Amino acid sequence: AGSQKRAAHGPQQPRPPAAEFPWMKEKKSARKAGPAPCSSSSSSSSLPLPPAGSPADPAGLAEGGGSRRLRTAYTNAQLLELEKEFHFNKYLCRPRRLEIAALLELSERQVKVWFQNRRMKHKRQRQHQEPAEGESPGPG
Amino acid sequence: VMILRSRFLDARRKRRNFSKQATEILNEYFYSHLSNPYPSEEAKEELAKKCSITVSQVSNWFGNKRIRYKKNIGKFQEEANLYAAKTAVTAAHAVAAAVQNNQTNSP
DNA sequence: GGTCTATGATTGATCGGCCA
DNA sequence: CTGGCCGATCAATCATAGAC
Repeated sequence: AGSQKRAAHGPQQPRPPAAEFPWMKEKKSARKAGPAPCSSSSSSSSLPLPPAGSPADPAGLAEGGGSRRLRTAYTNAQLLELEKEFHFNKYLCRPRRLEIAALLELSERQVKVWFQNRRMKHKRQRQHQEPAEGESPGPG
Repeated sequence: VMILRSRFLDARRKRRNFSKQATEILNEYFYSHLSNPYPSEEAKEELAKKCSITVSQVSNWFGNKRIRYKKNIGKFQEEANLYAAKTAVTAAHAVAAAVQNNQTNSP
C-alpha cells in the first residue's frame, strides 16, 4: 500500500498542490519551559530576567495545553557563565549541572539542553575551520 | 544603545542573499518535493554543491522555507504556481518511471 | 533619509532513535 | 523502564538587504 498523493487530473488546472501536507501542521507543542529552579530565597521573578531590551513577558499566560512557550532569552551573564563552563568541560556531570542551574536560576533541563546545543555548534564550527586553515577576521 | 550588543561576534552581522541561480535550484527542489520537503544529507550536499553554498546553509534555507511557507501558504501561491509549472514536466517523467517501477514491483 | 518586507543566521527547546 | 547524548527540526527572533 503506497501513499500516492491525490493529484487531480486537471490539464487546465495549473493549480499548485495547495493541499496541506502533514509537515505543514504545527509540531512541537512546546509546553513548559520554566519549571522554576525551586529557589527558596527568591520572591522575585524566577524567570530569566529580561535584559534592557525587555523581549516582552508572555510567560504570564502560558498555561493550559495549547499555549506556546516563547524562547527564553538568556541573559548575558547566564551565557557568559555557561560558556565559561563549556570551555572547562564539554560535558557536565549531574552535581555540576545542579550547581550551574542554581547559580544561573535555570532548570537542570535548560542547562543540559544548552550544553547539547553548544556541542552541536562546536562541531559545526569545526567543519568550517578544518577544511580551510586560512582564516582571518579581516577588519576590513 | 549598542552598549552590550553582545552580538558583535555573530556571523549574521553581514549576510548576503544567495544568487538567483541558487535560489532557483533550491525552490525547484522544494516545490517538486512539497509533499515532503526534507532533503537527505546526500541531497543537501548535492544542492549545496550546485548552489555553491554550504550544507548548513541549505539546511537553513529549507528550515526557513518550510516554516514560512506553512505560515503563509497564500503568500507563496504564485511562487508555487511558477515552480509547479516548471516541475510539471519533470513530474510527468517521474510518474512514467513510477508506473514502470510499480508494474515490476507489486505489493 | 526613513519605513516595511524579504531573507539568511542564530538559538532555546522538542522529537525520535540509540545506548548503558 | 530511566536518563543522557546525538542529529534533525521547529519556531521565534535577530540583523541586514532590498523595495518604495
